[in-house]
Amino acid sequence: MDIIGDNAKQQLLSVIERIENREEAKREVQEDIKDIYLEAKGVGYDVAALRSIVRMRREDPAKRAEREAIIETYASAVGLS
Amino acid sequence: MDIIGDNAKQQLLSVIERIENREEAKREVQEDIKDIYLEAKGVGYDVAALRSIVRMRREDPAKRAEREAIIETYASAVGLS
Amino acid sequence: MDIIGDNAKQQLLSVIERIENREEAKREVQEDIKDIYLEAKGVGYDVAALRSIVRMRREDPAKRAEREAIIETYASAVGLS
Amino acid sequence: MDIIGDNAKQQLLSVIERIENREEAKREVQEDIKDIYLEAKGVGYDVAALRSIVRMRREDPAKRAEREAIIETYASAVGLS
DNA sequence: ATTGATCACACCTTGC
DNA sequence: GCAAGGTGTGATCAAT
Repeated sequence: MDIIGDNAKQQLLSVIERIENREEAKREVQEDIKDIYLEAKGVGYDVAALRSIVRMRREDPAKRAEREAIIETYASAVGLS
Repeated sequence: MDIIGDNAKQQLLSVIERIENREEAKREVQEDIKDIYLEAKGVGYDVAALRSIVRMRREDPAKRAEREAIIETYASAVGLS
Repeated sequence: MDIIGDNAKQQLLSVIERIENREEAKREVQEDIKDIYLEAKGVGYDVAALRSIVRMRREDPAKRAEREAIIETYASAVGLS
Repeated sequence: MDIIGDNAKQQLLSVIERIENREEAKREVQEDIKDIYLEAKGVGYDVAALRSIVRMRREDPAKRAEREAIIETYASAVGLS
């Protein structure tokens, strides 16, 4: 008999395989997202700008407004637009 | 009329919403993965070690063996391990 | 005699120690930067906003203006300020 | 008069410039490190393996031994080396 | 003190 | 082949 028994091995394998299953799903979703960006790029969109928009829509509007107000204050002070 | 027409707006919104839809799916899968690790931790597994195992299983065995052989050569030379 | 000779070992050690020497210098500089941010935070600055400003000043002004113009176009189209 | 006074502007600029000064130093050190790796690569070293060695030497030996023991236990259980 | 979240670093893949 | 962007990982910070 080994250091760890067959039951333990099976339990460990089960955990690992469940993770691998979800990681595979994740890779597929990532591929989907990448494809949409590539398709958008193909019809003329700027991918980096699209990513910015998606990020902005994810944020809480109030938090975003506050954050941008502070940045704007600092930016004006140092002559950055 | 605006700089960009209604059709363009609709097309842009469509792209963005398709991305957001897949990002939501991605977040759910990431949550699943995190939950499995937490559950494993709850029954005594070392999460960092689990992550190492999952990473090792992802790699090509031949590549991994070669890489580890080189590291071992260097490690011996400098008295590590 | 080992797989690799004493000369090879010395050469390898020399490479490693030169890297470690510069990594130590890097850690010190990183500590400096962190301290400045912490000090600024202590007198009331918003650290995240400061980081944004520093990043903006790093960028090429022309590139930044162009990028922000595109983002603004998209943002208007989808009703994001 | 602006939202923030000249003193405040000067203080802000001072903070930013101190950060930028250290960031420039950091970039130089990073360049040094990169150059050493490239030079090593030029005389036949495997850069990824070198990085592993440097990382291993940074770690606490006891911690590293413990971590590797756990990984090895899991790896054996699932038939990985 | 431990845990959760945030952030910067390193790695790796992808595009040029 | 290099440069850049994205992802994953490790560290650091705050909060409980």
